[in-house]
Amino acid sequence: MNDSPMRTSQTLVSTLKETPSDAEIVSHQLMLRAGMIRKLASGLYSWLPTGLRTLRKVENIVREEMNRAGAVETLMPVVQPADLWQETGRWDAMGPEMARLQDRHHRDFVLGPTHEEVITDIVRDEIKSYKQLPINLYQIQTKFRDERRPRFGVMRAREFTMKDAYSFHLDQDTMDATYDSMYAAYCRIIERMGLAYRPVLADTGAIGGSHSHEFQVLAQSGEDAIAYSTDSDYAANIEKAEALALGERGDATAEMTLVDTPNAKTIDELVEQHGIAIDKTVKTLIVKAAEELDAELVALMVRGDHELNEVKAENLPQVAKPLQFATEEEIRAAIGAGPGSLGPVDLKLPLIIDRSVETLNDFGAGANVDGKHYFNINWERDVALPEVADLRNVIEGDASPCGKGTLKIARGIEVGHIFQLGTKYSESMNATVLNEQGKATPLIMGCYGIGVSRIVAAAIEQNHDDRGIIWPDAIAPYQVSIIPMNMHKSHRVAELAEKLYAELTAAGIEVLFDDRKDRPGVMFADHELIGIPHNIVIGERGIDAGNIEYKSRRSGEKSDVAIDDVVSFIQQQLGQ
RNA sequence: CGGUGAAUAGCGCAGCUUGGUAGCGCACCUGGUUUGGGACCAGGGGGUCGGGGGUUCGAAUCCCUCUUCACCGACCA
Repeated sequence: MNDSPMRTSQTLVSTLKETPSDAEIVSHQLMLRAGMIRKLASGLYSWLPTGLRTLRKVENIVREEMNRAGAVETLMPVVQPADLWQETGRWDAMGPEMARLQDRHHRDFVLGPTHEEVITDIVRDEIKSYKQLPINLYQIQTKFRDERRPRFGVMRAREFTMKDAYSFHLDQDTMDATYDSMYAAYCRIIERMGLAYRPVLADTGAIGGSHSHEFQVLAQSGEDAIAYSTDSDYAANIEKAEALALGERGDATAEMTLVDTPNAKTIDELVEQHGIAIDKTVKTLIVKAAEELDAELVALMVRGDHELNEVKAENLPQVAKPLQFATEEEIRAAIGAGPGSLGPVDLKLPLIIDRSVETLNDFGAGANVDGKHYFNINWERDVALPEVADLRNVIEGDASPCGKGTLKIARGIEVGHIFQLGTKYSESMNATVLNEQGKATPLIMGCYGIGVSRIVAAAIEQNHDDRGIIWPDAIAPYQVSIIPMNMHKSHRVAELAEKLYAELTAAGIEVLFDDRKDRPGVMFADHELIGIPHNIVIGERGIDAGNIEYKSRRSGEKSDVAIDDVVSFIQQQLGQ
């Protein structure tokens, strides 16, 4: 990467003192301020020289580790013909998130949000025999997804860079082996970039398939919640984390009573006004039913202090996908009472309760009459026990589903996701190979994505202070800064700066040489904002003592280094 | 897609209530003085006030309309 100018006078530094008002999170603010990116339109960003250097470093680490894991690089078009998407049914399934366009002959195309169709098309044409399997093909390419709400800069942009890999197998054993090697490669990639992360079990989503892990970079601003065990390696996206039942149900100790609760429309009000414990209340949520069900609506129940897990709810066969909550009018029409007064007693809808509701005794719930609740409800005695399912989000302190330890919750940024896809695409696109018996067999497929541009933002979320970015060495746009004090007035400073710049560059080190005619404070502030990890400050007074000053961006520590030792000192700092 | 809000110089903003032809800070250019932590003085360039229409002698300002952007929510292989 030593081929582009590395003098501030010849590149675009483009730092900003003020934070653009539409940047919400730290990484977005700092990427704008450090001159890494500029917005062209909503969800569309240009990468300026500094940002591109980091983006390329991330790409190269990904590329090296993919190659090392035996994957082979390809490059597929961003623009893809509609007929491929019609083959898999996703032309209709994808919705407006997928951008569509027509060429001059009025033929339909899409801006590729992903490349399963294209890769499967290649493989069905090129791979005919089991002897060519398994194979793992990847690319680092621009994707376009017309997000409803792009936000957080490149974290959730419409156009973004992704590494996507697709593996093809004759049998599940090699599928599993490749999956495991991708899992290991993803761990190495994120570790090499110096980021704290967790691999977590993930919901497979609409794409289906058996196995799926996400790789979550830990950050307070993360959009995903992840649950992990205090005593084991268990970690899962909260969407997926199983909530176990909470012990055994106690015996009924009191008669069920109907209570007037005219002012209690919410669980909080019920608890406050009637002195009932929140973990002895239930929330009844009414959602649209799946089409094949007789009923229009389905009732779901979780404990008052718990939250419905929408992914789990949506995965129930009785529930419409995507999950839709019933409106108040629909609820009144079906039950005769409003949302604040619903409960299991005399409910005329199919009901599914959470495991922690099954174990309740003497609990309170709406009476399906406005302004009234039943207290001391007990299953079987007062109401038949309905179907039980895992419906809620786990909370901190829950027992870990792995059996060891309790759960803690952290926030993460999803930077990678690996899936086993089975034969979904190969069957719909008729991608088969001949097996040892000469019989056509559909390919088993795996898919592995890394958000390359998102990693850049995630790294900043995890590595910054109030002065700017603090890059890990591996993905810093430059490894070293040379910051000369008043170079334009001092021949000695200028000569030494030029000399060290030449020596470090010759040693293969990426140096940003600040040869601007600016005051020291301006330079310090810019280099700290950009986040270059190692800084060399050259001044008259150091030269008199035969030294330069070295400063670490991360620790802030300063030390004097003899001029003759600078290259080896820096190499040592870089771990070379 | 629903709710809320915004659009005035590259960035951050004021001006709008009460109409009179646009201003501040940063950034930029010139000259000078400065020079180990975002300097100072003097001078200067840059705006069809998001677009269109209307009211008016006159519109950044009032009215209508379109567009774009942001925030909250829903959504997210």
